[in-house]
Amino acid sequence: MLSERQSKILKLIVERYIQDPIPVGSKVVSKQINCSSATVRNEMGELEKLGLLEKTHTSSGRVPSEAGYRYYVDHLMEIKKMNAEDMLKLQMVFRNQQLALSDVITKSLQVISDMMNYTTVVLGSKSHENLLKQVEVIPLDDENLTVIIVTDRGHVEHKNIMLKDVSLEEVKKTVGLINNLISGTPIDEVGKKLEFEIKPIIGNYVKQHEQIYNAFYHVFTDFTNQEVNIVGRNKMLEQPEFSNVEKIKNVFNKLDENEILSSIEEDDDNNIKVYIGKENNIDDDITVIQTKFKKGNDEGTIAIIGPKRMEYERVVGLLEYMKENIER
Amino acid sequence: MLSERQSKILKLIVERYIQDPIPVGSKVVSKQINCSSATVRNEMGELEKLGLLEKTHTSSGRVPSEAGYRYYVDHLMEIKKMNAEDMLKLQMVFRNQQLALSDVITKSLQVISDMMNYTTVVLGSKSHENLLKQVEVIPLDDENLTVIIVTDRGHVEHKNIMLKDVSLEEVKKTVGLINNLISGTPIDEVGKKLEFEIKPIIGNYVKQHEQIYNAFYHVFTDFTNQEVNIVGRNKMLEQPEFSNVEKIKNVFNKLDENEILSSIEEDDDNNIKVYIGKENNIDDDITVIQTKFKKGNDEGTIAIIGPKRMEYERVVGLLEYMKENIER
DNA sequence: TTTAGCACTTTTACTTGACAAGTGCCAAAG
DNA sequence: CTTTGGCACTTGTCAAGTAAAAGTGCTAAA
Repeated sequence: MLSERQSKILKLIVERYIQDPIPVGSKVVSKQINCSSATVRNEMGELEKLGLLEKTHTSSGRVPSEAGYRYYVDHLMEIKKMNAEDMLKLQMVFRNQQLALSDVITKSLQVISDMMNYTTVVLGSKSHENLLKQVEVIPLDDENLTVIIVTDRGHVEHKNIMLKDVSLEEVKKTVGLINNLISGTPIDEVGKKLEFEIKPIIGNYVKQHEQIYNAFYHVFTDFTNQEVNIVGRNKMLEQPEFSNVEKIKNVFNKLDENEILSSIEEDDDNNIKVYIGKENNIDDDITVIQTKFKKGNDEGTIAIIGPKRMEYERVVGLLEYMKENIER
Repeated sequence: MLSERQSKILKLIVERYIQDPIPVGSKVVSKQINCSSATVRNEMGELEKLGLLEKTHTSSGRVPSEAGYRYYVDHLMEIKKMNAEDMLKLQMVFRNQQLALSDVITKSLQVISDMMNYTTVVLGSKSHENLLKQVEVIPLDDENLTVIIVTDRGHVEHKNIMLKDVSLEEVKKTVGLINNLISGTPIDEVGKKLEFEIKPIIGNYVKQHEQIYNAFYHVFTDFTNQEVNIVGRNKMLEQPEFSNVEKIKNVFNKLDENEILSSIEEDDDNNIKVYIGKENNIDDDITVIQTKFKKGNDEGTIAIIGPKRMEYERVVGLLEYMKENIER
């Protein structure tokens, strides 16, 4: 356990470094605290032995280590209530009735991204949690038609397909069957049901059933596993830790691989989670702060991605506010 | 007009610089051409006076100027046929029947982006060219429903909206009216028609018409003006000219502003166009090579974005091939 | 336990010199 | 008139060296 003074020093260093990413020396700290720089140096040495601080070279000031940030988040930070101005901006979005929840969330994350200069992410529910609500087919011309799939959570996806020498009637028959027999099925099980329940039936009395079956089969198996919405991707570039291209490349590539992002929301519980550096799968130099939300039928995860020296106090406060407002 | 030798020298310099971005000296050139380095130096001086070459400092080798690239593209380059291997990769995509055109294009641009390390863009037709085909409404629960808009070109967009205390019947009535009265209208005129043709009617015999009208009005006015699909955005980061963050920031931000991209396809005719450096609106250090395509009802633009020292011969050949295959 | 003081380390910003690459121009050769 | 060899000159790059600034660790005294 840290002494009171050690806590004070660690907190000071972390916050100063978050505000301005240059190593913090004993002199600066001693001014903020009632003792000499020598005393601070001793304490800093202690904190370094505990693994909470690091030096960039033998005679540099100190920088928080990953464990240091962890300790800060777990024990030292005081979550900030949002200021009135920021709150107002978000209220503008929340006030807007008529917007569906997912649009409200995306819009407010846009606002947050601009206001904090961090990247944000919304993850929808996964495909096994989405039930097929309805399939619609809309002919575009002789050969082309649009297939639209709607899930119970309002996730809509469409695909244009080309069917040659197939009559619209036959297609509509098939769609009718699908809607009658397998709506209510989790999306990722539709493929199977299509094969074992629909295919045998249409085999008998739908002409060109092979072609139609294939088309629908692909539409469903190509269905996005999880809606992932990244807002303010370029904000990452504002952070000084991403001034070299290799770093940027890594992070951007990771953001594009949805699997990585999905790994974000593996935890079950409902709290705000902070994943610092190695604790996340994206990059050692970033922190992910996230929380699940759930409102009625709708659920998902929102996350804020920034450098390790993120403004934890503000971000956590912000997410608390978001969560509260979404679920209310 | 350039002498034959000057042309040869310019071509050599451009191509060498494209392959490897270091200034080209007279010695290297003289080896490839049948004369001494001194002669080459004289000619290079001449080409510099003409504004086709530049020096990075008084005693460096030469680098093509923007005009130099322009001249190269207009007069010197010999468009390359695709090699068998690349052709095969693309054929794999084109062969796939059942895929709608837009999917074929996106998939093949993905292939191209990987194979060339450039960013690619597909622009769909603009909203004034898209006619409303059909509106569908699918209820999700008591309060939420999904509105789906389909255009004649198969552009589908949906929006979830929340309507409190409105019966589904009323909504369906309205949708029926829209489909009967204004399908066939260019999307960006739907708002107006909604106001002057639908609103007065539903005003009379639809309860809650105000709320319903507003919801639909917004769904249509929020309709994306033009589908923009950027493929391989991160490939930009592979190019040495984008090794500094400011550059990256600028280009990425521009890519996100769709207006800029739309300005890409201002030209009317049907040829392959090359916009080098200042000739495009994105960034002085990049080149955009683009072409319109048109197949039946469907049309749009595909573009390849890379550094100014782009492999013009290959890219143009590739676009020719793409265009041909799309339109066939 | 705290603090003043000092030797020591490292980074950063400049300078210096040597070398390589390349130019422009002149005078001679073709 | 064109081409070429030769040479003086310019600039960038790299490595080494220097001086100043920031900060540490340790010791000895308060």
